[in-house]
Amino acid sequence: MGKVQDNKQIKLDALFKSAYDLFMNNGIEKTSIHDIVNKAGVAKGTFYLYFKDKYDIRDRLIAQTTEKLFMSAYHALLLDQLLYPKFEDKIIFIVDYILDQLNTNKMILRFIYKNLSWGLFRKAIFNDSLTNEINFMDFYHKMLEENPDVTLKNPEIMLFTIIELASSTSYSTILDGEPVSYEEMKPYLNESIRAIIHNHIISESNFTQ
Amino acid sequence: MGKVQDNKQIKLDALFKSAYDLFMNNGIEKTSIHDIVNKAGVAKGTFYLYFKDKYDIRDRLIAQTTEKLFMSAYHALLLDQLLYPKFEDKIIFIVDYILDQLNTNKMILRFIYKNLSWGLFRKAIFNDSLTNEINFMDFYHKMLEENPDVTLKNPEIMLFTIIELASSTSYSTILDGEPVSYEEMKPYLNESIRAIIHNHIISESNFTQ
Amino acid sequence: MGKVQDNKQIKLDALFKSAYDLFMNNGIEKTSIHDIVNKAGVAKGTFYLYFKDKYDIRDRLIAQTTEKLFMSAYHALLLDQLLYPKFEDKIIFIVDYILDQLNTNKMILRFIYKNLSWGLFRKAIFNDSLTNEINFMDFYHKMLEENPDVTLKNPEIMLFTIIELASSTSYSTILDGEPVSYEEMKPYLNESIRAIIHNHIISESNFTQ
Amino acid sequence: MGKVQDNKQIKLDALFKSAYDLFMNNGIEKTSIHDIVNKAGVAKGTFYLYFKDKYDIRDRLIAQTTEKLFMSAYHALLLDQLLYPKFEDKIIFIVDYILDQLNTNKMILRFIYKNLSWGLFRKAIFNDSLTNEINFMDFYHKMLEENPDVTLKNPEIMLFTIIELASSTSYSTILDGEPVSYEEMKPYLNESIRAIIHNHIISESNFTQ
DNA sequence: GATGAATGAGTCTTCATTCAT
DNA sequence: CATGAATGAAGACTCATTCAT
Repeated sequence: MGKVQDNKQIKLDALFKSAYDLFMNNGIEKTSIHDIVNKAGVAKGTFYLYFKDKYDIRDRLIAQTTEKLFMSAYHALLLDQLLYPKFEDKIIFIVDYILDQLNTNKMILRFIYKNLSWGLFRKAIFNDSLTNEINFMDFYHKMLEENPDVTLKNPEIMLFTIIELASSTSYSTILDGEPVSYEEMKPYLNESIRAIIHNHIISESNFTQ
Repeated sequence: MGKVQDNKQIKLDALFKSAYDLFMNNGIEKTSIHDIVNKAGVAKGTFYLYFKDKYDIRDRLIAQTTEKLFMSAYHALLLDQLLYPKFEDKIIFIVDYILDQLNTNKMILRFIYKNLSWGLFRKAIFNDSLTNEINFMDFYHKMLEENPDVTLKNPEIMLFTIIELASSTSYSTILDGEPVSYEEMKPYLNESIRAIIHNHIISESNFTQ
Repeated sequence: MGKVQDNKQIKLDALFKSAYDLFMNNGIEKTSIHDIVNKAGVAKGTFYLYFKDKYDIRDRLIAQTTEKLFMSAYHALLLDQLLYPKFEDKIIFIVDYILDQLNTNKMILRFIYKNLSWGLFRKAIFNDSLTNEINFMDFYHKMLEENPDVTLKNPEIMLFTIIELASSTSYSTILDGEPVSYEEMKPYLNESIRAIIHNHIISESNFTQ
Repeated sequence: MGKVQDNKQIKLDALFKSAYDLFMNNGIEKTSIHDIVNKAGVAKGTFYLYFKDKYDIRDRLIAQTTEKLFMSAYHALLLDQLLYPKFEDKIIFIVDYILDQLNTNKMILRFIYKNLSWGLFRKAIFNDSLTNEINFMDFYHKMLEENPDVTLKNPEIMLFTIIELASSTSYSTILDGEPVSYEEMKPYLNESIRAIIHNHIISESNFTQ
């Protein structure tokens, strides 16, 4: 019984890993089901026991990858959290951390970006009870609670705005170097993000607005 | 001789129009060369006399469409320019104008967005000597000159930032209504854009900051 | 012991019912073993414990369905038998009764017709000792004995002729309305059947021959 | 120009011939597009230039085959027409002629029978202006005109009835020998057909009724 | 007896591109 | 210049059947 379950997990993992590697290296369109099962060492029909089609496995991989990205950023923040007492510094830290990872592994950026919708993203960072772990959205709200001096007009819209801005500008600068290099863009991006955050803050103690 | 040239232009136009309609209605992937030539009423081989492949015609159409979008926004601004003396109001006007058009014709947004790179965009708004008309980049610089009270740290990066922010957030809100509707997003987006502009302005004479 | 037997019968019935419904609604070719076992709520391997393949269950279902059709017609005749003292009226009654049922439930007609061979039909109406009940062929012969004024050249060939004529003409008229509607065809069909019967009768009292 | 047209005809013919042979020998379900193009010596894509799918070529082949069958029967009748002055003898001759051909080439019977609908049949014998030749339906009406002593209640329904009876009984007897051999069935079938014809005749001069 | 995961051959269909006319 | 018939590789997906548990 346990053996069957183990075997299923092995096959599922092999398919995920195989598809992830191929999507990264060759792109989604250039990857066929045939390639995926071949590399995974399973039969073609087996693929369809676990996934509806290529876009099903793609979406699940994007969700997984996105989740890992955000969680690793948050865990890195936890280690150094004393260095970033201010809310906006935490946000900048997380954005920087993620973009640096994407800059290092450009394939992930290419894979994720053009296929990521906010709907899919939200699924990813809400963690869908897949694991019992806490998810990124929880952390986001915890961060807000930890900084009671900061009250936002609309926390979700602000997060959405920042993520869209960061991902679309980094996509172009990291992958194409257009219109400037990622390194050159970075300070401008950070300042824009800070400006967006300030713009969302409602607080009597905030005189900079 | 001129007749031959006319005939060529007619075929070219027919191919452009046919491809545009099909890309809009069915998407690029779902449109085949067969469909395009069929609708255009020319032979399959003829397509290859004018275009390298499907992605060639796609890129040229995106450039054309983007150019039209920006130029129509600028021309609308010219009509009402007295209402928008401030630089940032002009920018907001243009962004609003374009997004409202995309909201009205969602197909254009879908067509352009996922296929638009900054490189292609720059080609579009630089107008590539296709026509002798003035191009959008010229207008952008003229707008800056007309408002000498405003000096920007980096005009191109600012434009890039605004365009990426506006296009990626509007894509999600207009097409998916995620995470909020386009209407709900709009005021937040405008404020974020203003914040980005303020952030780019360096000028002692600017008291509006 | 009996419980095991009951359980087997339950599974068998579930498979029959599931296959019957699917064959009716989607056709035989469009129905897979997967569909059948899914609907029946049993495992795929179980199917092969009871049936050789899809065509095995199909044939058994056709035989069952055909048998029911003929027996219900005969039982209806028994209730009103005084109204039909003549042999040919009895035959006409049975044919009408069956065709009216098929006209009401066209799915059954489609299911049975294209898959029914005389061999399978004979198996069905001979009832193969599946049950201890009397079968349709017995009734047919009883009907003949009850009308000693009627002697047929070849009773089985006559039955075969009538059944083939009735089933093939009704298939086309009921399902396609070709070349005329079932209602329009009916009087002609009945007269043709009567003509065939008369043609088979050898009897000194029969001067119409 | 003519060369291209010739080449097209050659490919079309090759596909027809290849499909016909394979359908005959292996059945329709057991024949794949791959088999057809392979045998025809053309590429797979070529098939789709000429036919929508397998069922398109099947239907066209059935129509062709049926047409040939009926026309050869009629031409044979013309040669011996003096032997068959009576209308019903002509019909019997044609039925016999066709069934004898089907008995000789059982594959044709198998191919045609289970796939022939009256709609398709009518298309076949009406000849659809494919050729300029006269079609079977014309002959049928000519036969009726040549025998003014015979007036039928409904000529099309009569033809339909006879064809359905003949084809379905011969299918079973020729291919399965069920319930009797074709040879044994033949006289009964002929008599049944005559009975059906008599039954359709309305004529004061007809004393045989 | 019952299960259902795994198989992998087999099928249809699409389509960009070429090239003889 | 223009045509459009022909290509054939490539891809997605299905499904009857087996067999270890």
